[in-house]
Amino acid sequence: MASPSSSWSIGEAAQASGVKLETIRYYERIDLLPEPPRNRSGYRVYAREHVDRLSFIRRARAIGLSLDRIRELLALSSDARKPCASVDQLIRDHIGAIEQKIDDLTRLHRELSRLADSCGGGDVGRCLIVDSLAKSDLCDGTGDEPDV
Amino acid sequence: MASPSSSWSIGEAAQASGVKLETIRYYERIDLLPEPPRNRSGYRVYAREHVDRLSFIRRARAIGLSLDRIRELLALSSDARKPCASVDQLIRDHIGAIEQKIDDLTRLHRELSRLADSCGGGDVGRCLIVDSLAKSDLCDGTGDEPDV
DNA sequence: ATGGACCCTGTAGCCACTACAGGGTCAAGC
DNA sequence: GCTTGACCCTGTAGTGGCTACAGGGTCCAT
Repeated sequence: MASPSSSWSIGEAAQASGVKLETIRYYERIDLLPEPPRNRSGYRVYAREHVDRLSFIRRARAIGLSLDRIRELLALSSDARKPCASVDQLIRDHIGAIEQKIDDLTRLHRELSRLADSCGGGDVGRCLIVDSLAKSDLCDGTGDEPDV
Repeated sequence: MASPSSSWSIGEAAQASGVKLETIRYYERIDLLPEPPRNRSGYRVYAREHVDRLSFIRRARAIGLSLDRIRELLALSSDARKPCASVDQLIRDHIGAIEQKIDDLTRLHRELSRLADSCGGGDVGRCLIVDSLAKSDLCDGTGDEPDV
């Protein structure tokens, strides 16, 4: 295989971008990463643009963007002359979602701490934690389940 | 179908417990809820214990416990004479996980706010947000992707 | 008898991967 | 020349926790 300075095998691209090998193939399958050319054995041969795109995706994932949002972001940033406003909006929306999540978790944390402190250390039959889950309206009607 | 005061159809059980009908069948399939008896038409007929268990599961989901943790919790609370310590520990572990999550999201929020404020409103070619995702080591090495 | 509300089973889809199984390719070392 | 092991390929199935059908059966009121 050619030198990593201009072309990469899938393993090298994984190493260089920080995206796992299987994930790279997955991204190709869902058309998030363009199909690279192949060498005569059918091995994928990546160019710098592929590796850059993979790094971009990894960083965007690291800040919690969904693959669909990342797709959007990649489309937006493909034309350097487009105004930055949509990108900015996308990120601000995401920040809003994060704030919401923090709020939800903070509320939950408060409630659970209260619950845990109420445990007197007896046995399960009189456990206030179990009691609350069994009978109380703890957390009822607060909407979606949090994914902790 | 018999009176809801002592037996419930799946729809009634859904209503009474707040767990959706399809989800009830799913819980049965994964052995989280015992199979109820059937009437002569093959309809499921639930008793109070089923509805109670479903409510318990719903509340435990609402505080973010996984179905596996809930399974554990149900096993622990099945014998009223067992000590409450394991239940307490399970909840405290969960609180720890929530704290971790809040910390992660708070850090992320700080970083993203900084990023968003850096956007000068030009075009994408000079967008600092796109730049950061493309080149910086923003959020690198912070571990898992957050699920916002 | 007919309509609509309810119930049944089984399967496929969601997200973002991850983990195989079962093979092919290639370079180094003996 | 032959083996070993690292790498690559495809395709499929699994994860969690549901949700959404398709294609039926049942039941009760009108």
